[in-house]
Amino acid sequence: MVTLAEVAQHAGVSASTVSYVLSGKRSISAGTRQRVERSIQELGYHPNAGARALASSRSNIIALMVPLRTDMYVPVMMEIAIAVATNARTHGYDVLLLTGEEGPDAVRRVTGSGLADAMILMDVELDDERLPLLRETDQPSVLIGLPADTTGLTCVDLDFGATGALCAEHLALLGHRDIAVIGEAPAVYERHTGFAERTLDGLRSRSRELGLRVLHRPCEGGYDAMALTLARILDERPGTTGFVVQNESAVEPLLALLRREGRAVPEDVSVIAICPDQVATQASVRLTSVAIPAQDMGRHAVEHLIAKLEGRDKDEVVLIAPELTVRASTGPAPAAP
Amino acid sequence: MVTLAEVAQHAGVSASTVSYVLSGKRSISAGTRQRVERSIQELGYHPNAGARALASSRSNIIALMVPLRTDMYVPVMMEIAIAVATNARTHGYDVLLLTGEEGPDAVRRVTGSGLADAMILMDVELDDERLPLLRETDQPSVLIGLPADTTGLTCVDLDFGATGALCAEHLALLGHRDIAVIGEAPAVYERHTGFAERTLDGLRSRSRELGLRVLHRPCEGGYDAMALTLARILDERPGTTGFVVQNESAVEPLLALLRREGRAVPEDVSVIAICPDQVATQASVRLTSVAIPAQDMGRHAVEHLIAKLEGRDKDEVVLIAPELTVRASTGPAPAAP
DNA sequence: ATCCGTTGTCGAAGCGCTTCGACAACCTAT
DNA sequence: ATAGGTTGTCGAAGCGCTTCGACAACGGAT
Repeated sequence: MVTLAEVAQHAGVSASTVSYVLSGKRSISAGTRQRVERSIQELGYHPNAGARALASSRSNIIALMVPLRTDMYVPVMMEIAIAVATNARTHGYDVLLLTGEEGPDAVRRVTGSGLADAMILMDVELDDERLPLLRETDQPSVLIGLPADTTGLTCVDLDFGATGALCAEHLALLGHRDIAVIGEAPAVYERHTGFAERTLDGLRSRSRELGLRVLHRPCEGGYDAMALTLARILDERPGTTGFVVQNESAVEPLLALLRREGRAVPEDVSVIAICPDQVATQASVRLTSVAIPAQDMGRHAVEHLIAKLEGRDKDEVVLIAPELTVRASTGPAPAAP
Repeated sequence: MVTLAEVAQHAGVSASTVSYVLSGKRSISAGTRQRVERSIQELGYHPNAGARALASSRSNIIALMVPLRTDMYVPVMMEIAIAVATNARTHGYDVLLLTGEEGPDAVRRVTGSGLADAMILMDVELDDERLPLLRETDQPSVLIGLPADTTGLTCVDLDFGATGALCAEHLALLGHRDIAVIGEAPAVYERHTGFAERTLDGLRSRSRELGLRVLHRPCEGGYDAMALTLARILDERPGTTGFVVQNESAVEPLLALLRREGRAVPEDVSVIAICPDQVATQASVRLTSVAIPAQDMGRHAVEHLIAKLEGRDKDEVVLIAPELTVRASTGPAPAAP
């Protein structure tokens, strides 16, 4: 293991000089800098992370808390996690992966031990028990998701309210009048993760303005659950011609069931999905969709966190504007019979 | 920030005593231990990670390199990552998330800086460029996946050879004679990740013994690609009655296409998928499948790594035995016309 | 009573780095 | 020629912990 001192000796300078070459916190003559850099190269020197953390009280690590559950939107979570890791690296940070298992204790542990300089929390619940802790430490943090009370917090999320509104507008514009929302599993609503409710609120209020009738049904996903849900919807509102699906695992079942029912997409009914682009393009019908911008969310989270670490930037809520991509699953409402 | 020294003072003992209470490396009288533990509680002490790492030259961190790609088996990757993180915690380790982006440099950086005590590499290629580095450092590591040359390495993977054989046996037992393998995208084969080839080898050699005829076709996944692939298979071998699918995103398209062709599953054709259980149970037909045991893989990887860190355990290749679960997509081959 | 082996505690060194103040050496303005 | 300001480098302190050797205190064996 090569140390700073060895590099210093090899380059014929003092340890502090090497340190300043590395950090750039004091000016160094071009000659000295080059000699030091050559020595670093030749010896294959890597600064020791622990020593650095101890001396500077900064670990250059960002903690990322991911949900333990793997029941929902896993690819999105993964994409966010990878985006966080990649973006963090470009700012010189590494990412520590924490699962939700430890719960609030993980926040205490990481904050207390100086393991990480900052945290990113995913899958935030409306009344998340980690939030009080976060507020009382001075550890910078960013949430991905939106709790009920955002005072003193920085949050990044897709604007699900606007997403719902966008779906309503698109269907209204095509002449649909009766639409159904197929939502996440009931467990998701009970967990109060917020995004599902916000989508629904946005969709409902815009629908009211546009004169759309909305029926909302949570759905477990999978074929059997979807079959039941669809039957109930069509039973209650036979005239339903527009569907908004916010549940990855209900998308394909819905399409299959509509096909089986003899309802053509998009001739008889239109379907909008709220899902990653990959799902929308790989489905059996190329789906009109509002994408979940996982990459953007990860990037924004990191950038705001870095800003906070550097003392710029104050708390704020960043809502990413939704974008609706029209594909082959939506079309004009059929003429009333 | 509470320090060891403060705890020591509060408890009326020396710093080293507190340290020994924490580590248990020397015997401490019951009374002293209790006083120290109370002080720790009262002051809310958390050992400083950097100082600890510096003094002990052990960071208690395991680095996990995940692939940057999100084009394949993402849920599996995520599940493994989470299993790794969870299991690592039970052994007192945290997990550092590295993406493949840095490539071999990440190995150098982590090893050199003492950031992590050990590494787990996912998505290992047959001739992975990170392997030489791994072999020449004394950093303990475990691969998830199997490279061409495993000397001096510890690897954990599903036994894909046995998986292939198992599929062949199941279909043969049901009386099928002509079977087709729908594989991963050509890119996966070109990348030489190995698992796809191993499955095929296992399946082919067992098929030879059992008198099965095998046709193998890579497939991009998605409806269009699958339609083309299926058409080619049925054109070339109209008598094909068994399918083995090793490609998550081809499963549902295949089922839909078979339905459209009027071939009933499992009456006319049988389908076995090699995929996570969740996919198998949520598909439009409950699929007979060989599960990809993500949890087990993560757990094994961590346990072997810990064993190596503690000086037990030598290098070895751990192949997890595949398990075939019979569901509703396989049945007796139809009587020959 | 003496010696030896345990057991429990302490002091001090040191892990490899950052950072502060000090200070030559030089340049520029008087 | 001198004062004052830069610029580049160094030495030393110290971050909070682990760990080694030392050693008092005590018990049991002789």
